[in-house]
Amino acid sequence: MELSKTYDPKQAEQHHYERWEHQGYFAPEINRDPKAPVFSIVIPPPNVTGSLHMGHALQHTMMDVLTRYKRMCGYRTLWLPGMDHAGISTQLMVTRELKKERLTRHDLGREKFVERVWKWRAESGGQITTQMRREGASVDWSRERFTMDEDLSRAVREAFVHLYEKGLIYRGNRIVNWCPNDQTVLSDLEVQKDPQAGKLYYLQYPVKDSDLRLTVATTRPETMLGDTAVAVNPADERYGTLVGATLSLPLTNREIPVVADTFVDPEFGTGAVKVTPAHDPNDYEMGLRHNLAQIVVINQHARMTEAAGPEFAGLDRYAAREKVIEKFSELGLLEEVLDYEFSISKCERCKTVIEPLISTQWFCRMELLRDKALELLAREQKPQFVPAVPYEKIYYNWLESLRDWTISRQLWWGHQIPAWYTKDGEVIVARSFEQAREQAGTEDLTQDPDVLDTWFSSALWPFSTLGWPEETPDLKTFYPTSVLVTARDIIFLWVSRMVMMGLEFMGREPFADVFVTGTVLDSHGQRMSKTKGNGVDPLEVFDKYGVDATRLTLASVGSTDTRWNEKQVESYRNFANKIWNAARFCLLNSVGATVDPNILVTKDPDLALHDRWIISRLNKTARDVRQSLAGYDFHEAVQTLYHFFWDDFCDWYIELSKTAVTAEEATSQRITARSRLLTVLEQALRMLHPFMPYITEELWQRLPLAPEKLLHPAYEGASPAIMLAAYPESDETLIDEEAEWEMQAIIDLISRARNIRSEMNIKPSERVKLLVGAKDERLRAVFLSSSDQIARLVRTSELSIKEQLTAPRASARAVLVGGAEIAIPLEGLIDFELERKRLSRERDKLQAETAKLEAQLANPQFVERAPAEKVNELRERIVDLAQRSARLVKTLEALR
RNA sequence: GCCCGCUUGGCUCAGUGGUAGAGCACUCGCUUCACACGCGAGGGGUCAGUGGUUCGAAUCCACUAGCGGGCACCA
Repeated sequence: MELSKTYDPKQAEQHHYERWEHQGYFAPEINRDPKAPVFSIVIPPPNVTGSLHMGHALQHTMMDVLTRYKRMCGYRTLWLPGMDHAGISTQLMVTRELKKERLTRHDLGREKFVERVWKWRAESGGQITTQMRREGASVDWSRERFTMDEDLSRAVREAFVHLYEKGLIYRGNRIVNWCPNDQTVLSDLEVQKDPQAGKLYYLQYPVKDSDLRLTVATTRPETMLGDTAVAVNPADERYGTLVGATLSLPLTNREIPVVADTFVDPEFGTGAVKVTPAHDPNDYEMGLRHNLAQIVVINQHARMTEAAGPEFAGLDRYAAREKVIEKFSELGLLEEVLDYEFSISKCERCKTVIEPLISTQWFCRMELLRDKALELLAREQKPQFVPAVPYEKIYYNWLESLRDWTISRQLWWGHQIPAWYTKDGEVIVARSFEQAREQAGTEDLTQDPDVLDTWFSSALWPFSTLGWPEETPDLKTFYPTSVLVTARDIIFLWVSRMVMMGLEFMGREPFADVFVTGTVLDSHGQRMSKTKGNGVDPLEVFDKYGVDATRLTLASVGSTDTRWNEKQVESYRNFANKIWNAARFCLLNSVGATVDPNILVTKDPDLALHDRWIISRLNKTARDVRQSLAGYDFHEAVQTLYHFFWDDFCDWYIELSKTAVTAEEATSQRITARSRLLTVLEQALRMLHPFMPYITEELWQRLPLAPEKLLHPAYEGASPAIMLAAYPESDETLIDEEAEWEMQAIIDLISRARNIRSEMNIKPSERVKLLVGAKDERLRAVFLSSSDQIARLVRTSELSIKEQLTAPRASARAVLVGGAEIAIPLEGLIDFELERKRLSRERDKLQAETAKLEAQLANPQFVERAPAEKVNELRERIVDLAQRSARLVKTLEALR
């Protein structure tokens, strides 16, 4: 069962997931402790049309790290997966399919079309669930939900009716954002503003019974056909006399008034604004204020209506624009045309220019819901955003200026609005057709054809997925959830709405914390996007470097935007290989040994220094990683683990253990040393597991261990897996600062000796004589007790440790922290000039440092005002530095 | 227009009042019996600029510049 020299991620990624899933490890039921604390996350449901991208991989990594970590800590843990029906995207997807068969959705009719969507979902929807398994995501598939499931749909109807009965949902005729391409209304959040180079047209409107003309400026001349007034600022002296006058609207036979409205900015354009209440949100408001008619001249297809006049009816809005300009020019009423940059509203999805239209839609009043969310934030600081800056403020500001939410959509795929109309046009809102029939007293009802905004059902996700409106055990156990992990672009669309709906329907916040991840940008700092084609496919990265290495890379992104850097993944791939080979070494020397956590909890004074040291390091690492994860500092946690494993464990502990572990004779010491090494490795694997589930499981299964003893007590009786092992705890009493100090002295000594070897160009194969002088008794004792280790790692032929250093003149020397000195005699080999230069450089560095510190100490204000502790620290450092540079000076003199 | 963030070695990023860090890249040396996806040693930064607060600023404050983000308006 020997391990290969190189870690093969594909091999390790093959079987473990299936086993984890089938053993039920991901379900909270695996936890048998009735008193176990609860940890729950609901996944931000990916679109059913979606395929895994880097953003998902990033979020999923963090959610999985938290979930696996909490599970190993003994929490009753649920990470609930699911998908979103994604109204428009999915409908478009299926519409495109139909197009290939030369069909439109209207050819099929609503019922058949919806059937077709379900069929599409069954056959090709939800690819992402397979991809998530590849990621290692430990979600409970037995609780997978889809927003269009019957029970979630029921929750949607329940919520709708409740809000309607409370007066928070209403049907109204208002100006809305209309996408002429998708043929549906959109909420303000689904509209994106793009800067665009355009023109500003100055049009002249003749004043009735006068030679005067009033000039208005507009970017949309075609809407003039629907003008019902011109507005000026009441304070604008230029137009004072014209207020109340009548204008003859060109190209029509209408007459329109000049009205005064403070909305008008006298500075802009001519200070006179054409007012088109039916086709501009501001004009709509102004129209209401002045009781102006709304003349609809553009229809849902962005074509001119009959009301635009026979010459224009049927023209596309842009063709109509050309024609209006042409006519104005002919009439001599076109004053000028200026280049003008402005931002234009576009459909976020298809980038079609939005047409503001007056339309009857369903809206949700937000004030009451919003106030509850604001109150929660003010009173309980919930949800707690991480990082708090800037998200808490962004969230707060947005809530404050919230407007009504347009919740109806003119689509077929989605939750059809539970409202029915009688023949007389009476509106019946009910939980079902049966209820509506009872209420109406007739069967002759027509259901509203519209569906709800997809985000309406998403807003209910944290409780609808747990069974609401039923009071299910899951709902009681897992709501509120622990944390929401998401990208920043859906804080308004989703996060805030979940908070509001959670408070309304559950009376409690849906989650305690919101962790907002950073964004993975491309290598040039651009956002990855499908249209730009600059996205990196996580699945390809998995193939090339392994899932675990990718996860480490993504976890390191944390909450800051980071450019994609393949080198980073490569370095974590190397790390995985390092882990593999460290385990390989441990296993190659494991005969007779076994993993035994008890071996690491004794504070036996007879333990070797490196053993005391690694136990201390291990406990510190567990402490630090736990602390980092508690604050969602994934980056820090990864760094801590990386350096513990590579630097402490591989570079030093394994090296220092070699003598004992690879001893020829099968003594009990050898077994103990081997067991200790294996046990440290096993603890490290556990700590790494939430980040690197595959390699840790693969190796853990190969270790000589009694698995049932290592499981967290909550999982007693379960078939063993590292993911059910207890996450290492930190025992403060095992943190041994003395051992760390002593070990640091050894590391320092070895490093300085190696430095001399390297600088003096001594071949690695050549053994040297190492002389050590340490006045400090404690230091000397430390060196003496580790002399075999020092000799081996420095590759000495002879090692002498004494109080005083006596070395031949022809030696290379160094002065260590603490004042110890080392020398390597180099009879015939030393280049005195080189050595003098080396030592002088060192001396200059020390002296410069000393001078800096002395200057600081010479400042009376520093001594007076700085904390005594800092002043003492500085004094001690100066003493050490002075001592060391004095030794160097002496050494240099001897070389003269 | 309003609000916010970022600027640290060649690159990608940590750190955040008291001795500048990592990975990669670079230089030198190594088939040292786990690993060349490796081992050992090393070079490289006045922490964007200016001013202020402080005994002390890369870290706090103000301003400037560059980059990025959010919101509002845009007739």
